[in-house]
Amino acid sequence: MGITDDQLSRLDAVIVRHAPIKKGRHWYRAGDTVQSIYAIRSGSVKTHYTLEDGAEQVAGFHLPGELIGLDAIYTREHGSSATALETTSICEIPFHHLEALSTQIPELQRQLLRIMSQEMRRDRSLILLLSKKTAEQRVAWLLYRISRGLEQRHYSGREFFLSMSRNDIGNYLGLTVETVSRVFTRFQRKNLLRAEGKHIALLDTEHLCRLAGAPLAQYLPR
Amino acid sequence: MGITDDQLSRLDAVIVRHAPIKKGRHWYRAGDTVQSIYAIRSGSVKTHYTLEDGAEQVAGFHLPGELIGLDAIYTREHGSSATALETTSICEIPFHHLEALSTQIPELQRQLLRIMSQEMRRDRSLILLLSKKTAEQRVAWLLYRISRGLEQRHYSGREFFLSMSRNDIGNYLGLTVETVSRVFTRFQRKNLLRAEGKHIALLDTEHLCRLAGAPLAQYLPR
DNA sequence: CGCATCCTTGAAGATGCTCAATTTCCGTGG
DNA sequence: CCACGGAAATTGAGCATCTTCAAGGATGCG
Repeated sequence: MGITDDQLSRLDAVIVRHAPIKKGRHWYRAGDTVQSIYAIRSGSVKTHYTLEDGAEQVAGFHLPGELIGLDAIYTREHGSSATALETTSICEIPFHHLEALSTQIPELQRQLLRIMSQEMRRDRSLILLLSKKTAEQRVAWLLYRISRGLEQRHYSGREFFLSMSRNDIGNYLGLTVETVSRVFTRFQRKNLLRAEGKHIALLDTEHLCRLAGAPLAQYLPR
Repeated sequence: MGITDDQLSRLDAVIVRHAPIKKGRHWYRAGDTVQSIYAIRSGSVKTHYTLEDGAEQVAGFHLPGELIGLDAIYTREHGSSATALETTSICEIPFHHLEALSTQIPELQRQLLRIMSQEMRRDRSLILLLSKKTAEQRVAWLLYRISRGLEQRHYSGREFFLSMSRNDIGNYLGLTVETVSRVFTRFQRKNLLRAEGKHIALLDTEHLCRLAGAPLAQYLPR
């Protein structure tokens, strides 16, 4: 994408590859000063923060290939914590290197801004979801997003493991655990999917897409 | 804030001042290519967009002093429309001038980024509101935000006109008109405020702040 | 001054929440 | 490797909140 081999190798030289961390361990916490941004290599991560009353708020789920820690790039302080949902390995890109490189490589700068504005668009669609959609639509939307994300990364989008707990899902979608659980069993009774614990197999993707309010065009080809 | 007189006059030279527009007229529409960003001089504005099914989604309300149109600064296409809620006058800052100036005035660049990240934080608090709070808490939160915004601009935060309709309020907060209306009457019965149509007088700000989940420290001083 | 829009209120119904009881799953230690 | 114990998930019953549908009243713009 407009980056030369030389530039790429300079970026590569700066990346720190880490040993995998285990489920439940965190990479950074809300309030930490921003030292680096992180790219997920494998596994998955949730970002979340704690409210004044002590309750947790899940801010998002992140798959391999995604960058996390960009949210607070200008405040110099992380706005949320990042916790591994399963064994996860990440790459670290020290922030001062990234800053230096992005002045040298305009395309990199632009790419970062693109990712940020994508993040904003995602926030907006979440707002829409929370303000107007039912429990079933919300869960369908999440499944759709995960499924599409996996397919883009050449994993199966029809059958996968949900690394996050029902609790996290509910928290993220503004629902209780019980409601999420009931939606899953309702989806199974309607033969939209099969769910055995965390193992999910989508059966009627068309119906699910419609529920999710998503264009099913680019999705349907298996 | 770190901008010299000379820099300020260069910025000033570039600003286009417009005649007031009337209630219900729009400044730009979602999908328009971004030519300028806009600063509200007086009046108020809602930003909103249309969903696939034709329904409207209110994205935000904006008071004098705020910048709008920044949301899509990097996509070059407005993500939402902007409509005057009352007679409103604005200043226009052509985007190409702003780009040129912000390379010359680093502090301006930084200020713009600060405003963007503030916007992102606002999105996040809205997500929280929608996923966890009751109708009363949501309305209290909106009143609190408007009230504080007015006080920061040296208007009365205790007594003001709500320029937006109950419909818009409900749409923004993920509630129906009827629920919003009922919350207002409930608030009146509890002597938290007085509402005659769009004219609002806050009576028990402490209680309202608590409902809004807001720190009441910087707010209470009249 | 009149019509359209906005606002309010009521009654009935639906959706999702709370509380409680099991069951299943999974990591840990024996 | 198995058994245990705690956490996660499921299910049910009752309930609170918000929505929907319907009607009447206020408001304000042309």
